[in-house]
Amino acid sequence: MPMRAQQLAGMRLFVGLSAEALADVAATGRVQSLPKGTILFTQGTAADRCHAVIAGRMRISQAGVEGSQLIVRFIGPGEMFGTMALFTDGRYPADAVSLIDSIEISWTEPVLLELIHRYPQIALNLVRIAGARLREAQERLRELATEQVDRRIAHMLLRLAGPGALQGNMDAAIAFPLTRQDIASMCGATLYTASRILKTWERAGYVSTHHRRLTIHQLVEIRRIAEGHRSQKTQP
Amino acid sequence: MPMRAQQLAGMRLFVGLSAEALADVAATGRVQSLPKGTILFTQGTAADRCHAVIAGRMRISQAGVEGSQLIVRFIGPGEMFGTMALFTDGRYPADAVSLIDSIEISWTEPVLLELIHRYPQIALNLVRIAGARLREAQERLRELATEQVDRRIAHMLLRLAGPGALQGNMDAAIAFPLTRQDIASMCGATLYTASRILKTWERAGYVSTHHRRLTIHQLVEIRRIAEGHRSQKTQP
DNA sequence: CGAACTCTTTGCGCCGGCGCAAACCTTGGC
DNA sequence: GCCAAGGTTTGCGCCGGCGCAAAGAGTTCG
Repeated sequence: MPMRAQQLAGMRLFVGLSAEALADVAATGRVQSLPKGTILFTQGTAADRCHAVIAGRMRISQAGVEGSQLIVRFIGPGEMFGTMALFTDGRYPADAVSLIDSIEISWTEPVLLELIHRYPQIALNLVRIAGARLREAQERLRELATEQVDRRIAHMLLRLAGPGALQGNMDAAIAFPLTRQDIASMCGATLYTASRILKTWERAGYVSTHHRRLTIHQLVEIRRIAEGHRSQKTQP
Repeated sequence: MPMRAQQLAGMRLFVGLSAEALADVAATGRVQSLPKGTILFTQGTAADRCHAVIAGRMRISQAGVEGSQLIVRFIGPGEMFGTMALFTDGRYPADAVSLIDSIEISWTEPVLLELIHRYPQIALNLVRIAGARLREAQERLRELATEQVDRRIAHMLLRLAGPGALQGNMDAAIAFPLTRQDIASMCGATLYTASRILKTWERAGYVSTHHRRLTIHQLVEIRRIAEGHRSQKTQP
């Protein structure tokens, strides 16, 4: 409990706030625990709160009219979600489910607005976060429009494995469980195609999966595929 | 010249500002005329200004490593662009070109921050704009991931024809010139596929093009295709 | 008003990825 | 540690859309 304000300090949404401000923020939020598989909200529901993950992992996904699904993003500790809804039409544009046992903190809309009023820095932080996500979304759009499935999956794995996966050469693990279907739904592919590609990489020793958790063993190879250098298909 | 403050009042970025505030905003901006084809900025360049269109139309596009292009959006009067760059890594993430003769107004970063400081409402407006775009981007992502090319093109045409295209039944025109390549680059398709689909619709009398400007004559049909009710292919 | 340019159309062949079905394997619950 | 449930793999056939090439408009200049 006394940890709370300190944890908030690490959130991008509250960067630059004083200790008192953080205490204020912490005091006005509601903490909730979300056992694995909890549906926190669904697409189209009225949005009355904005959320942030303290521990665990949420899956944010958007459904099309006829069942098609796209996973928009995974939310980990310190990241917020369901916030843009408050500033647009007041309805959540996606579903939120906890992938593993998780803890979240949330603020009602009036409270958040009041906090912004009291600490304008929060508004700027919000712009920064939205800007970063917008940029990421546009990059994904370009990928989806112009790149092949294997490249998109490679990119996605690198992104999910965290910033470390961009330089190092050690094994990089994705810290939460993912099904083939999840991976497919993130990349705009089918379960079958995702399975075939990942199995190929597994046979080649590039990656492995245990308990739905994926580890990249050959970062160099995955990076090479992500950058579009074709795999060995064309070699004898 | 004296019109400027009034024009700014219509911009979403300056909603809720007083007349004096608008005059302040207008006075600190720089107005520039951009003949057709002017490249205002390119991807990767350092971003020192944020922009808004007063008249005309800009095309914002993102290039991949090997020449692939995605058109992110078209910017019309009253809309802003090149703004998120100031709040992320300070580099423009895309190219901006004027499609027709245009006029823009822009503010330097320090000036914009000063304005936000003086009129915090601007920060909230920024969050709203970014939120709306983020939502749109995510919807496009889902479309791109799960829908076929003809549906995506139909959707895009409806979006470009403006809000009126969603209800009315009159002809809806897209107010600026578009090549087949442009349409393809917005939808993640190839020039050839876009041409084939549009020609089919033209033959059926759903749309027509003159001087690169497209008009939808059968909104009902285009809406039907966008919603996924298959065309007559399967009928005898 | 006509010439040059750019954009558009279309035939043709090909292939990446989809999607079903069925067997197989892993995983989590008890 | 066992068993049921759920996730994964893989063969096979198919098709939407790509991509080249070359001819055919439409558009924009001088």
